[in-house]
Amino acid sequence: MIRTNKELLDYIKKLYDSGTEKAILKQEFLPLQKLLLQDKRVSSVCILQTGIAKCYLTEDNGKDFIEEFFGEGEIVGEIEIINNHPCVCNIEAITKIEVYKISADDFLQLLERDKIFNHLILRALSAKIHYKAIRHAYHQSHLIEENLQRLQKDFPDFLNTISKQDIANYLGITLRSLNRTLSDLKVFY
Amino acid sequence: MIRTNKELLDYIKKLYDSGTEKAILKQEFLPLQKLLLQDKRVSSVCILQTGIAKCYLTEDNGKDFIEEFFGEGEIVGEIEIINNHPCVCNIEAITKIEVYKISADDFLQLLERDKIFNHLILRALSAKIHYKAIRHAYHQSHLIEENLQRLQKDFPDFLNTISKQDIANYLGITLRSLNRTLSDLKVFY
DNA sequence: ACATAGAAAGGACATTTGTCCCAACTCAAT
DNA sequence: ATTGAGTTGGGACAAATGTCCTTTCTATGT
Repeated sequence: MIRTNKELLDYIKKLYDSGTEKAILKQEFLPLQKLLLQDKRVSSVCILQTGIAKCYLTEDNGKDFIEEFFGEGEIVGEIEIINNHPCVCNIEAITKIEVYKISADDFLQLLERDKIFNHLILRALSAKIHYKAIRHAYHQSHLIEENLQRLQKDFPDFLNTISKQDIANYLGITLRSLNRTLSDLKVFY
Repeated sequence: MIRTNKELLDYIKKLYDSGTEKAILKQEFLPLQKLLLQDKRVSSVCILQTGIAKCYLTEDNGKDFIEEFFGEGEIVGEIEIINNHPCVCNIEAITKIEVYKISADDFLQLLERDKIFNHLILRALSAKIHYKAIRHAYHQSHLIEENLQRLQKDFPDFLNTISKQDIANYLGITLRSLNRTLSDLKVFY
């Protein structure tokens, strides 16, 4: 539920600490601040060092759908920069977060000249496709009850970390349905 | 709905036709034949030259969920080879298809030594994430009726190309619900 | 201390979607 | 021509989920 990418984080940390890589900056965001805005130009990628952010898409009917919760090591903005299109989602800090930031140009250069970095990004993109595929197949094929049990299995403390509204938006259901299902599942209390 | 990747196809075609690239083979599949099997080892990537295939995941409860329909230039197997894990989905030919095939080792080598190929794969992966994100947000946030109208808009002939059961599995709904909604939408007749 | 906004909880009812049927039709194999 | 498997279409009902609304609780600023 909260995605992480330790090997990418470790590598970026190493690059940053080595001091030879001037392209990498550090920045901080407070809860509710946005790292990226849907439909706007993306000027740099961010790699989360600490904290949790949500990646969500606002639909034409006003509903928000949360694509993913990102934790340590997850990267945002790379898809847009690689394919040169406007930002697909909003990225918003849930907790206070610290990020490593790399401008679009520097990111593309790093991809070209650093084979290890290149491969880490290939892996990060593949991992995103992988977990999206599995998650959405599960969502579409199972009841809310089963989806909640699955969440609890791989992240037992999710109810204390993420707001109810966000969980509902992540599952693509209404808050009312979430509450109803939770109270049916006495398991959670 | 049927994804294609013309720039990748063009490039592979060029490599193949040049005759210098021995790693690329051609192969043919008939309808119902499978290119890749869920949970099995993936030994090579395939890039579709002609025809349509479906990419679907069989859930623990027996339901199939179609991730995507692939057409010309789409690549399959790359995610598993890059991240070295078993096959996420089944890939099955719907029409007769012809593919360019590259073994896992050759694919990884090509990624390393051919910068253009490398960038085309980065773009292909990004595109997959992009359309998955948009599609699933739309599915979760809209009624079946709206989803069907959207399908018809970007692929007017879908009802004659894809079976009803496959359309239902793509939308994550039952055949019954699909039929009901279609007959409400006289638009389609 | 008070007002206010947002999160959480849930009742009552409407709508959407699924389940379980059965029937008609097509197409290929015998 | 006849069987049988697969596809399509739809009736009747059950279950799941959404909509609308009210209440309570908590936190925060004035």
